[in-house]
Amino acid sequence: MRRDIFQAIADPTRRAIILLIAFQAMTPNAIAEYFDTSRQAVSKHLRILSECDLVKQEQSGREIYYQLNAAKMKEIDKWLEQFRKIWESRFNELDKVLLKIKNNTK
Amino acid sequence: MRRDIFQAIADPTRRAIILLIAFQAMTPNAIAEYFDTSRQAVSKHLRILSECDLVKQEQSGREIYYQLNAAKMKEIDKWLEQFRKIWESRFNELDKVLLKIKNNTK
DNA sequence: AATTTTTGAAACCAAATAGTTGCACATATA
DNA sequence: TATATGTGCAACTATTTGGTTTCAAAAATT
Repeated sequence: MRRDIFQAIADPTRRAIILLIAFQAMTPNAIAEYFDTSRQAVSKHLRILSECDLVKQEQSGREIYYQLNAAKMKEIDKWLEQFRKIWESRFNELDKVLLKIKNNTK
Repeated sequence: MRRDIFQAIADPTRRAIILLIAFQAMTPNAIAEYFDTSRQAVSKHLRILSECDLVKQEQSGREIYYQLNAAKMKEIDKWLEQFRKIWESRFNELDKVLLKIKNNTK
């Protein structure tokens, strides 16, 4: 059961959880109130997020506060980096122009 | 069968395909040579990438050239944007300090 | 015209996924 | 001490996923 960060953010509920606990630590119970699924389902999502180090936990008595580990999100940004130069330099448009020229001259 | 861009990049093979066709358009057959799966499996991946507009197709005779639609990748970047300020401002570290202060004073 | 090549789609299958319910355990409260 | 609360885990289930094999269609080649 390999977990990576891309698989973690694939699920829409998990993305919503990530956003919810980005700025403020929350308990599983509190998080579950925002969704129409069971607390246990949220707990499973938190486990998956924990497994790939996307959240931090802070125990306080019997409560556990979860918060996003924003630093980990940089990994997605890092992966995206290699494509950024393409969309920023408008490679796509240039590509179309070149293709058009090629078709006209043959 | 809802497809979104986050689900599309969740699969490691699809991420490899994306990278492969980022700078150069390729046919399904050519792409399949890079992986130890069948051409049909690659075809299915391309279909999924097409469904969420992550690739562009260019027919040339009986061959179809697939290339990454880099502009679409911006959507991931856009989603990441809301977290970037957290990891850049070192919110996490600040958070820990505040918590430590709180614990010391109580 | 017959054959080969390139491709997508359908049918099927094993594994993974996201949810549920039911439990056990630790901590707080009466 | 007895009870209530907050949590994670295991077992089960329906659905989705990613792969395969098989087939059909269109374009190129013989």
